[in-house]
Amino acid sequence: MENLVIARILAEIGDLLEIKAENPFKIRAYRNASETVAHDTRRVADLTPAERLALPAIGKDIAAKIAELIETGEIRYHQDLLQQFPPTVLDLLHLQGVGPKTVALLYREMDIRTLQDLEDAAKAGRLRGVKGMGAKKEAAILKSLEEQRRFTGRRLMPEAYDTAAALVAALREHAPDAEISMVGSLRRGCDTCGDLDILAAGGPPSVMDAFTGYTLVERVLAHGTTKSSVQLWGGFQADLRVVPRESLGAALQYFTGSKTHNIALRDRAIQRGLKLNEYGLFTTESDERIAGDDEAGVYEALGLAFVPPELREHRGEIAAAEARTLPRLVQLADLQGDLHSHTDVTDGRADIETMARAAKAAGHRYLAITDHSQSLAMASGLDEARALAHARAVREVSSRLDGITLLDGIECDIRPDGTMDLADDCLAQLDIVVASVHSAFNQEPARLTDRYLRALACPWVDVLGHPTGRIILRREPLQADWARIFAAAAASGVCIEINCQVDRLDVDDVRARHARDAGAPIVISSDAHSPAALGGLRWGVVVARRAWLTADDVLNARDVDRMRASLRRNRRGT
DNA sequence: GCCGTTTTCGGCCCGACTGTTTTCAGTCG
Repeated sequence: MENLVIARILAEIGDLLEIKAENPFKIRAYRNASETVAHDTRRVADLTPAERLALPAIGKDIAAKIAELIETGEIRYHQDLLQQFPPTVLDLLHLQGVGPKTVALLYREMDIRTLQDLEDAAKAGRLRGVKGMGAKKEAAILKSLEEQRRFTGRRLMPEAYDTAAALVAALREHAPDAEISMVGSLRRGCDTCGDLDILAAGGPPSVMDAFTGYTLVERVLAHGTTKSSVQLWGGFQADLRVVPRESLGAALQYFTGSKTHNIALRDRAIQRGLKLNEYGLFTTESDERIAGDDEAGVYEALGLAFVPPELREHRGEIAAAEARTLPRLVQLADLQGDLHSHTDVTDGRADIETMARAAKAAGHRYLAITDHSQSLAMASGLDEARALAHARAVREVSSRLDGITLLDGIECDIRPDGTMDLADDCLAQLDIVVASVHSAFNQEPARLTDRYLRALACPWVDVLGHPTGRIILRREPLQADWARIFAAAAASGVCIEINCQVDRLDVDDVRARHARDAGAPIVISSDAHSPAALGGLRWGVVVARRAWLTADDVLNARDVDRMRASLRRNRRGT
């Protein structure tokens, strides 16, 4: 049983308990346990009972429920809750402005159990008859229902980032003396984003009006003096918080999150007789403010090294900050080249030389040209003869360009049976081979795992490209035994790629960390199909930072000679 | 329901906005 399945059921128990108005701390206990399971890199189902009990937020009771779930496929307690509330009411809980109290009220008073029931009742004007609900609330619910339909779920982080950057620029223009920053999941670099959180410290009160009056605002959801929310055209919700200048550090910390990181931090403050909120760090006794001007000062006052925003996910960063063992995270400037790109010989948009010059202009010292192999017919994939001819063309361009080295390579398909799409003697003649899965995504996990392991056994494979095949918000990562695959990659010296296409970012942060811990080298590759896409490396660096990677972990942070020497094909016998 | 140099009980993060409540509950982040 996969971790996500266990995590989802634990979270659902939390939701159901909340509708039942159970003890809030019991609710939180289930949610914390769900988070733990979701983020563990091992399969919780494979752990021993003692190992499960050792997991944070998992105690005797929840461990027993997990065991029951794994053994019987369900949890009696969960089923009992579902008897009391039909599972469809959980959809109501996820509507904006509808919380557990309202869901319980609607179900008890009006037998509303689905989104459709709610919409019918609201349209008929029957909701306003319920205690505590009026015409405005009814209208708000209808609006939420409509918005849920239009903007289901989250959006890609790079898209959110660009939207937020334009908004921040507009606010800075209005209030040049204020400190205006992106905060929330945007600042932490999560791969998707639900809304845009922005902080203004020390701005004039009018900055709020500039926000609600921003040209791309479709609707103002809330307008206060310290907090406002708007719906932007195109579907993003944006929130602006305004704090005094002296609270900049505390507010940056507070609004960057994550929620679990902040709870742990406030807990730490309490243990030290302190109180932490968005305005500063205060002594409990005298309410004296001891930190909050700058973010590092808040961490320092709590006995911690500054935690980079990307690490604030409550995955061990606080202990590392206390022990002063936080990694020195890789930065975009550390990268010296790019090991995965395409040209118009297959499905790219530019020729070899255009790509090479663009890479040089972007500051790269080297670029691998890795067009597709023959299986990808729709991309005009290369057979052995064309691949070798293309490689000669790459070498010719490289020889007459200064300041950049081209590597001739291929992105070779891993066939459904795990064999490579091109013959070994062809692959052997190239500088680099990226091996990728582009077909037969529906294989059983065991078969898929064997397929990857067989591909890794080919001595000419240097990099595993976009390993899990996920397309963010569209296709889940392939189900395979990634622990075995990463271990095999480490043993044979094959690099695990962080693919930088904005809707791939594959492997993700959790798996990248896992792969590094397993001993596999990591590469951050643009997979650019155009000159502009070479800039995508910045998003892969965000993933790498969230994976706790240092420049030493990343092969393309090395100069061309050291990078080449580290490739699997050049390591044989060493 | 979890957790523990405050340890087997008694804690568990905290403030802002909205709407309908005329003093505050519900929701959100």
